[in-house]
Amino acid sequence: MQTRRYHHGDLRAALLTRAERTLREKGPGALSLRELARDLGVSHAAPSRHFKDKQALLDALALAGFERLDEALAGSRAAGETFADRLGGLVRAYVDFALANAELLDLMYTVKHDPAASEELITAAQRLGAMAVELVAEGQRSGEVREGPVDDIGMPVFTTLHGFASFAVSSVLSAEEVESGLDAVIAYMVRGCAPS
Amino acid sequence: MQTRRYHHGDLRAALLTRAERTLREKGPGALSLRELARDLGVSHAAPSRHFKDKQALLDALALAGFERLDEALAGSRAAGETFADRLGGLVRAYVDFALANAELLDLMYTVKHDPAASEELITAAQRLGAMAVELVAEGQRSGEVREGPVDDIGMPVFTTLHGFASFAVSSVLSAEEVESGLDAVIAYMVRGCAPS
DNA sequence: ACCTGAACACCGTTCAAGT
DNA sequence: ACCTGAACACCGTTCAAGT
Repeated sequence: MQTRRYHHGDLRAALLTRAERTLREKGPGALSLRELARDLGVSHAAPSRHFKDKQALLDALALAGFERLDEALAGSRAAGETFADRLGGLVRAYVDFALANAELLDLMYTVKHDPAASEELITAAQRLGAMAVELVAEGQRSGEVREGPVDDIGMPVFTTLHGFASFAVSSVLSAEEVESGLDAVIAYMVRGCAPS
Repeated sequence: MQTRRYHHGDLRAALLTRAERTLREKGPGALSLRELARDLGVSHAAPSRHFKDKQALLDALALAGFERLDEALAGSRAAGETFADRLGGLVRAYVDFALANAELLDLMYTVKHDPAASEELITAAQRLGAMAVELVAEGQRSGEVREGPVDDIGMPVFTTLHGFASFAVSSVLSAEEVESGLDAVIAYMVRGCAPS
């Protein structure tokens, strides 16, 4: 029998860690503040000191997800000689994150009904998009990407990236189809539909 | 004071209609079986005759959404002389549906934690993808789309379509950015990133 | 066949009170 | 500053009973 510990300031972090574990193992429907509190050995009212309501905890979880995805994508950009290689690395990293964090990615992009509250999350997503735009800008400088407003190419690239990962997450594409489709997606991002 | 009506078999339909309205007006968090029953003037236990649990109602709602999106996309395919025109019509129709049914589209692609239960929904999404693949196949026959396995081009096209709509729905792109970005997305789907 | 009413075991949120 | 315990108004689900 352990004495009741005070969570000396780390309850907030403990709630987030535990919440992500529950999200992964039991799905978003099973996420309850009271159960979280029970799991961590605090009273059911304790979480409210750190998150004003359940949505605030979900938002914090989503934001942490964006930060980790950001790091994963930034790390993927070093490798690759050509534009297509670097693009492939970005897609690979995004898809890997999606497969390893399906429920979390879903949460990150879930429609919040209060638009003001999710401003921070939208900014985080746009920061991700900026990485795709930056990659395209590099490609333009090296002549591997066609001329034109960089957003006109970078935004659709990010869109394809996200759509592919989203289909992986929602099982529209099976894990095998994701693996075998990766090269086709990259080729399409580079060449589009049109004949050479 | 109206006498308590029996819903002579249409309670199921009434629940779905009302649920979609609540989803649209108050968001998914506000969707409660008990409130739905109250709104329709039946006891809180009545819905269980028609949906075994809340998830079953959500699944039925999502499935109805796929059917309507299916019709909207099928209707969009008549118009357009060139491949690019028909592709544009498809994107336009998908985006219009997304903007008009944001919460519903989100629900349609939300990760279900029970993979078996959502088999029907996955099939519905794949039927949508088949429309993109068919469009690409037509383009190949007319020589407007490059050679190669049709899925290698059709799947990424559907991916871009969905990713763009998904960003519209989750406010990563504002309504204005969606409008002004449409042409860029279509051009990218046709030409990709590479120089001509 | 379809619905009611009561019951059960949960929720999220708030707030005085404790340490 | 941080947490507890009780209270409130809700849930989803089940099941005997009614029509």
